[in-house]
Formats: sequence, structure tokens, C-alpha cells
Amino acid sequence: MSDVGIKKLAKELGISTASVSRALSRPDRVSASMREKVQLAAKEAGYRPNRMGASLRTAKTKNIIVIIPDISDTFNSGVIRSLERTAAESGYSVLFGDTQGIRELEITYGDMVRSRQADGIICFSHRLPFTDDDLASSSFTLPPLVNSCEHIQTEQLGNREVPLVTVDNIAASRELTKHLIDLGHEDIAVITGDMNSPSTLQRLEGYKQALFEAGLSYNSNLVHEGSYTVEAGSTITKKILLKKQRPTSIFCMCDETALGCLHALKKHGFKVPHDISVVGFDDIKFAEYFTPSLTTIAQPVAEIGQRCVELLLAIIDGKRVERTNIILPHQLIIRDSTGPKSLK
Amino acid sequence: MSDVGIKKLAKELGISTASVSRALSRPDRVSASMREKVQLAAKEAGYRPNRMGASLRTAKTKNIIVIIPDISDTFNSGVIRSLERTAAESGYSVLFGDTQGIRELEITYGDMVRSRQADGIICFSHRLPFTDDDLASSSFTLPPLVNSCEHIQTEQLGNREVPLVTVDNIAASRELTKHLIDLGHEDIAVITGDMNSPSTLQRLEGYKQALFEAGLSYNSNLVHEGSYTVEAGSTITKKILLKKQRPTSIFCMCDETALGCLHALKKHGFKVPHDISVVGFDDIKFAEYFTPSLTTIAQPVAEIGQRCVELLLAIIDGKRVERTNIILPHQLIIRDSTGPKSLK
DNA sequence: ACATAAAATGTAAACGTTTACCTTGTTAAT
DNA sequence: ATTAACAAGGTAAACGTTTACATTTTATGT
Repeated sequence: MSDVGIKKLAKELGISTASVSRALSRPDRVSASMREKVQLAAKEAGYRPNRMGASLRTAKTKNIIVIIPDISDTFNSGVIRSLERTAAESGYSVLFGDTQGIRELEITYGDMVRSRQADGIICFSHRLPFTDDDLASSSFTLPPLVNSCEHIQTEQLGNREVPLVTVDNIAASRELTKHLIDLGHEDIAVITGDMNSPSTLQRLEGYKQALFEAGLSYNSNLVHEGSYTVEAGSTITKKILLKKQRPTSIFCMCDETALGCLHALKKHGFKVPHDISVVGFDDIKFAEYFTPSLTTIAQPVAEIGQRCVELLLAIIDGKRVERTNIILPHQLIIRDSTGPKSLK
Repeated sequence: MSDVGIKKLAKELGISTASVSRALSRPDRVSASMREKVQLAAKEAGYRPNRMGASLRTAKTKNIIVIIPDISDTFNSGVIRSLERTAAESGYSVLFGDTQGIRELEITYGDMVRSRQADGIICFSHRLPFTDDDLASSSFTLPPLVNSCEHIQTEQLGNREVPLVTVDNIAASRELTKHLIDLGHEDIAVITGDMNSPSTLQRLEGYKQALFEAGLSYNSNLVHEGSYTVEAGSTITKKILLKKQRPTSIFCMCDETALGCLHALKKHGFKVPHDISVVGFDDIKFAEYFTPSLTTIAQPVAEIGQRCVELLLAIIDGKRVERTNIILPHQLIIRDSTGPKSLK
């Protein structure tokens, strides 16, 4: 392991540590000859600046922490990939904390900026990763934070807006539902995510709006609370099939759920879309390979990640940010899992 | 933001910083009264130790970096989730670097332990994240590093073994192939991963061994180089179907590839397993929901992650490690994508 | 040639911890 | 009563940078 530091370098070259530091980290503050001399020596010695030393002095870690309930969720991991790329381009590293939805872990990770392990937070949950005590405290100031996809309830912060990057869930859901209605469907079952999740609530709202616009009535018996998982799709679909009055289509609030749904339907002999139409949400990379390929809403995964980081870094740098609520365009992708309502 | 440090705390309590530090980080080194006094004060003041300060002094970051070609790969992200959990339990955070297979990025992330951003590395690639120059240099010492799933070629390090956690790819692949052979298949096409990947090579070796044991001959025309992606599965399957002499089964070296394969088969009117049998590898969480559900090899994702971290931390702590090569058990999971060879 | 401004470099303090070493006070063994 | 051993707490240095401020060198204008 190389154990050469700025001091040793300075001594070898017979110059001050200040010059070495400057030549390396703000080359414009130094003469050309000095710059070259130092950089060459640094390279030859295999010098690597000690990030701890620098961070301690500058009070900047160049880390961001991403707090996420499940890192292995397909949609999320796509966003994360893009996050990381964008962060790296600006010299930031990303730490990540998988919370499994456990409050205690959220708090732990939320603490990382206070303990100076990170400069800011990107959050994939609808809860802020701070204790209620903290939030209530008058001395509490929100660290740089942006939220990915989930709107955060902010009563506790005097209804201040938490910066957010997302698609318009309501509009997307409305379009998706309208697509089904246009195909003649009137009984559209829904498998939701967690009802605490704002995105679920918004998607439900879009669903209602589409029904309303089409002059159809909302039937809460068709709405089943689930979660953004494959298993939920499978088990809840079974429940739906057992009902006396079966719906002609099923709206799954995420693609993983739709996969479980398709699986259950097939298992019980239903043909999609002939007997029942199915839609998902997210357009994960597998959606087009499902059987049948899935009609869904595409979210701009890469852009979401990128914008999250850009916004966060702007906040960290103390820049005046005009829009802290970024709504990105979604797209209805029609594939083979939806078709006209079957004539029984 | 709380800006109370150990000094302020000490001043308020009228004691030395040493006592504060001890009461907080080695409570046994201090009297009960002192311990309580300090801990209470720390809590009340909302004190959070500054990790940079501590790290600088102790030369321990309590971070590990995981270097991975694609964080959104379903199999990998499962391992990562477990990694993170295990690390957190030992007070370590994980940084991650998605390299997209780009050498330059690997090097950048590999440098993080030298620049004291991390104490060790978990690597998901078959290449060491160091420049050839570094590896060749006599002064180079390998930082704490363990490899997940991919054996690393080590000529450059005097053939030293790089610690590894994996399943027995050869045996697993042999079993999987034997399963097909037992069903009567003799023409088994293979869609491989990247031929530079040791796991691919090992799986190919297992395939050959199974053929050999069954008295069948190896036909390289049946082997198609792909990658561990859905797209490869789809496009290469098409190529296979165009051949005059069609195989009766296809061995995909990962489940994502198998999904692409199944999709292509269906699209062209083939029934699985009636016309062609398909197997995958990994048993990702979606495999049982594929249509048809996928016969595959299950890898113990959670345990792989856990053991990687345990091994790495042991190395970081300088413990004598008896086995640095951990082979975990795999399992053949037979589902609906395989069946008896069809009688044309 | 001189004064002045600007550029280049040096000096040393600071960031927030931990810990080696030292001092003091207490306990136990003789 | 004396001393050794030990526990508890304090002092101050150290970790590797960056940077405000001071100083020296160089360039510029007259």
C-alpha cells in the first residue's frame, strides 16, 4: 500500500505542503512549472490523496446516501444504476441503505449526513428518514434530500415541499385505465401497492378519474390492496378469480405484480387477453418478454436517476433551485396483454 | 444541523475530551458515573460523532466498496441486498460502483481503498480492479478483497488465490445437463455468457462432462456465445431456430437469458417443453413465474452475500482465515420448462 | 529606475476524533 | 505502615488534508 502523503511529497521536492495541495487540487492557482513538477512526482510516487483528511478539512464527503426499501426491486435498481453513473461523473460516490421498510433502519441511514458520512440523501420511501422527535425539534434543519418517485407527506415540516423527481402518476394511471375502457372494459379490478404509498394513492386516483370521465361508477369491491411484489400479484389474482362476478381486466400497479397476475391467470386456465386483459406499471426491462408481453406505463428510469442526482447536487452546492418538483414524461406502451373485452 | 462535537461536550461537562471519547466508544474503560453522565449529555445534545474525524485518526473507514458490472442484474441485486444487510450489522456501510464492464471505471473504484474511502472490496467481475502496472509492481499489495461468483485469474499475482464465494458451477451445470439427458435430449444447444467469464467457462465444462458421462459427443456447433442478458436469449434463440438441424433443448446460462429464449420460442410458435425444453441458471425470483415456470439451478443468493462480507471483514481485521474459497450448495429446481424429448 | 499591483509560494492553524503516555487517587497485599 | 498494582481521568499529539494570511517574487505602468 502506498504510504506517501502530501508531506512526504513536499519534503522530497523541497517545497511546502500548500504548494503540493494546490498543484493537485487547484492547478490554476500555481505556476506551470510547479504544476508539472508536482504532478509528475505524485504520479511516480503513486500518490493517492487521503479522502478522510480532505473531507475532515472541507467538511464535504463527496458521498450521497440512497435510502431504499428494496434494492433488488427491478424498477428501483434501474434508477439506482443511473443515479450512480451520474453521481460518479460529478465525483460523488453512492452509499446505499436497504431498509426493508424497517423504520429503525431508515433512521440509521438518515443519520449519515449528520455523522458526516454523506452530504445528501436520495430517498425512495414516502417517509422521511428522521425520528419524529427530530422533525418536531425547532433546531432541526432538513439535510439536502431529494425523493425519487414517492411524494413525501410534509405536515411535520410545516408543509414544506420535499424535492421530488417523478412521473405524473395520476395522469399515467388515467391513460392506462382509459386504454382499458376504450377496449370495452367496464369491470376493471385493481391490485394496488401499499396503501400508505403516495404513488399507489395517486394511481388509484387516476383510475377513478378515468372511470368518471367515461361515465362509469367506481366500485371499491374491485380494488384490492397488495404490494409492489410478484407474490401479491399471484395471490390476489387468485382471490379475484374466486369471485362470483369476475372482472374482465386487471390493473396491476407495478409490472412485478402483473407478472404474478399473469402467472396465476395462466395457471387457472385463463387466456390473456382473450379472457382477461392485464396491465402493469413501470415497464421494467422484462415487461416485453412476459407472456403475453405486457401493456404498461413506461417510466424514464435513466432520466429519473439522473435528475435526482442533479437536483441533489444543486441543493448541496447551495444553488438557487427554481423547480424542486420535477415531473418527467411517461409513456403508455401497448403490447399483447390487453385486448377487447371478451363476449362471454 | 447539530454542531456539537466532543470538545464542546467536554467543556460543558468540565471534563477532558479523552473521557468523552472513551465514555462513548469504549464504555468499559471508564467509571459508571462518567459513562452515564457523558452518554446522557451526548444524547441530549444530539451529538453525532463525526465519522471523518474518527476515520482519519483510526485509518478505518468502515466502508466497503462493491464493484459490479451491472447493479440492475436481478441475480446480482439479490446478492447485493444481502451484502448490505450483513455489512450494516457489523457497522459497515457499502459504497457501490457500477462499472458497465468498463475497465477504466473498475480501476477508479479499485482505487478507493488506496484513497481511503473504503477498507475493502467485493468484486463481481473476473478482472481485478487494478491497472496492469499496479499488479506488476513489486510494491503492490492486494487490498482486502473477495470475489463474488467469479473466479479470478491470478497469473499476475504469482497465481495467488483471490478469496472467492461461489457455487460449484461445474457440478451444477453437469446436473442440469444430466437432467436434460435423462429426459432423452441429445441435441442440447447452449447460450453462454461472455466467454471471458470464468463462470461461463465452468458451466460449459460441466455441460461437457455430463455429455461425456452419458456417452454423448460434444458438438461445438450447438454452443452459442451470448451474454447474461435477456436480449441475448432472444436473439440467439432466433438464430438457433433458423438452423436446419434444430436442437431439442436449450441450456441458457442464466435465467434472464432463458426468459429471452422462452419469449422467442413462443413468438415463433414453439411450445415449451413440448417442442423444445429450456433450462436456466440462478433461480432469480421471477423464474417460477415465467411461462412456463423455469427449470434452473438455484444459487443461495442471501448466503453468498453474507459469506462475502464475513470473509472480507475477517480479512480486513487481519484474522487468520482458514478457507478463502467458499463453495456453497446449489440446487436443481425442476419446473415446467423441461420435459421428455419430443418425438418428431 | 521606481512604485505598485499581481502572482506564486510559504507558514501554520484548523477540521474532530482517538490514544499513548502521564498523573492522581484508591485498593490490596505484606 | 509501606509498597505495589491498578483504575480513572487528564494532556497533548497525531491522522492528512486545505486554506487564511503572510511573505516573496515577478510583471506592469510610469
